[in-house]
Amino acid sequence: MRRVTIREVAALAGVSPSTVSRVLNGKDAGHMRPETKERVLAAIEALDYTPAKAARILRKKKTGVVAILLPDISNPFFSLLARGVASVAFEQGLSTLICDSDNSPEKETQYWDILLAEGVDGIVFVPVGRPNEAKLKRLLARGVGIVVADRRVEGFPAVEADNRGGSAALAEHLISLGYRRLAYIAGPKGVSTAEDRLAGFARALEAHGLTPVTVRRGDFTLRSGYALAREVLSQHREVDAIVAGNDLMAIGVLRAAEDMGVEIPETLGVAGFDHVLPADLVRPRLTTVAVPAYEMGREAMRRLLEGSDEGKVLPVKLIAGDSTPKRGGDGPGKEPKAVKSQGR
Amino acid sequence: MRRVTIREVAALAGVSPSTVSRVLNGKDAGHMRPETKERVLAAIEALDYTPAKAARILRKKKTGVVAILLPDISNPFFSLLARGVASVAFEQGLSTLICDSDNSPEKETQYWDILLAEGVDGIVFVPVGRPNEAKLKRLLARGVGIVVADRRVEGFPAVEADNRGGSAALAEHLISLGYRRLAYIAGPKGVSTAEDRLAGFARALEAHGLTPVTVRRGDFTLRSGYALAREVLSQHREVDAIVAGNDLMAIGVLRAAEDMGVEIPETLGVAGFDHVLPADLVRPRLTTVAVPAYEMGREAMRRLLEGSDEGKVLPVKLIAGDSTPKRGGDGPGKEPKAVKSQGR
DNA sequence: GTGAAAGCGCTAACAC
DNA sequence: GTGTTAGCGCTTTCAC
Repeated sequence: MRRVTIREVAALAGVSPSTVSRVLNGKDAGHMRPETKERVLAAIEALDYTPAKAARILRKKKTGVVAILLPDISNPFFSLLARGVASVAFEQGLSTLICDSDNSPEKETQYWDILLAEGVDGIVFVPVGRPNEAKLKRLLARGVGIVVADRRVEGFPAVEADNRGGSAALAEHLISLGYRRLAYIAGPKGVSTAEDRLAGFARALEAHGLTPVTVRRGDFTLRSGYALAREVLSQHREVDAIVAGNDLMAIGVLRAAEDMGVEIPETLGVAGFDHVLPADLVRPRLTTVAVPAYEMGREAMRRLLEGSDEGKVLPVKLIAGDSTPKRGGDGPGKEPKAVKSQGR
Repeated sequence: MRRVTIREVAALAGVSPSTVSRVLNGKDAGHMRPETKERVLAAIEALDYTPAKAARILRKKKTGVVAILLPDISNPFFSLLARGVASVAFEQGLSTLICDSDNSPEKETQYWDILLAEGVDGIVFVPVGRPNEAKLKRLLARGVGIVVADRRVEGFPAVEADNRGGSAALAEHLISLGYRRLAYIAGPKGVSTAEDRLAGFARALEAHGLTPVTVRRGDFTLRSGYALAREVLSQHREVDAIVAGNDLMAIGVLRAAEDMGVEIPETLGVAGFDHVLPADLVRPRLTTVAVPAYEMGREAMRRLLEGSDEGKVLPVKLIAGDSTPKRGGDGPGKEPKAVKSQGR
């Protein structure tokens, strides 16, 4: 019935509670007589002692729990990010609470309260949209560390990818391949990731005297990519490539094209952004921009631990896939099918 | 940075910490001046105070967390049971930790250690097989309440279903419908649920001078039901019904029959046990025995809270489905197809 | 190198 | 009805 305490261990080992505590916390580096330590260890073993977590937390004012609050754990990008966060936390002996706001700002706000009550030591935060500022301030006032990942939030350190640059590079790539009539399916308004990618894309086109045929707004889900691609394909038959704000939506584009009998990549080029899906999941292999999601998670967690308040922009990498072959009559060998299909 | 404490709330409200504590814990029933309570509430609100969980736990020697340790959360029976447990816990303001031992006695044993370290207040336990007694004793010695659910374990209170009676009733039902050459696919050896159902079944047959054509051992998964049904159907072509130890295995039987071109229910009757799947999940509707899984979870949790050390057997109910139609020539109307098929 | 003592923030007797 | 007091089990200065 009764719990074994540090005092009993100390008594059995013939030392003071402080000494036991030192052993427990690895604060015995060099300065402790090996035999003392051994006696303590033996006593712990003999009594089957487990330190009372609550007492520790109360004393240290740390729970040893960090959280990652994200919009959608079923999105592979976020799950990879979460794994990165958890890996660094684990290395530090911390537990990670994964909280899925389910793309709902309300749920997100609720989670702030829960996390506050749980007394988490820090939070890696991927906001749904514009987060509830009042709640954020409350957390900050409590001394909870917050690092934003993947997206930017005013006044918080953010670890993000070079979305603008990556998107511009992707656009350049498509133009160099001969694509001219490009449609863009962007992510949600107000999400920095989506805005940056759109902006980089538009800027690159502009530099070549081009403008997107059309720009639509999705929500980074496969479903929305599918729906918007159907719209684009039926309303703008001249489009020669659709660029999506992430890979999930790009896959939605592939599915829509398939269902509408549009051949990919012969008739329509498709590109995405993220490159976190298993390489062979879809065919043709998607042209995309690789974002280091796992490393982003790790970096965010590191900054949380350091208490750093500076952001970081991680480099991205263009991945040329089969979903955007060279277009137009200037290629070697036979006339690409793409040309035939322009009358679609 | 600093945490608001109960003292500050007390000071602002012009009362003592105990009074604040009383309000916090709802121990003000009747005996507290309403205006006092109101002042306290106002102070809590004003300071945005949240009680420190760790201090509470330390003082009360309760974590407010209970666990359910089960073999397979993907088994609908267990997930329903878990929901029952969690629902009662929630009503009492407790959190429920769901631990999946993944049908592995080793994992199960590991979980005992984890739960011990977590300091859970109680455990609803659905053992994989014969549990590790040494570990169980350790937990008990720590004063952790344990209630076994669905299965029996020597020396612990168990909430279970009337498996023996239900299974006997099922067998009686099949015999009354004209089935005579019955095969039985049982659950794992040493699991009381499996043994009781098999025993009830065999006893009922015996009472009619019958014996099972064959008895096999599965592990309550759809997969094992499938594999064993294939064996039975190829080795014992005379069987006119297969009874499985649970619905999941019964569905495996349906799939096996399907793949082998055996018509159900015309050629072969099939019955299961549990009745926790969505009613229309499979066709034909399965003859089975309804076990109140959710209520079983609730009852187990209630006993855990009461600290009761008595077990309980819950009643079950025979569900006559389409998977075991009346068999033989004595039915009204046209000759059942089943008769034709006896030559299989 | 190790011990003594002072709390972390809360609740539960026990006073009044 | 409400306040006072004494810890829950641990870590951490500060002595020695």
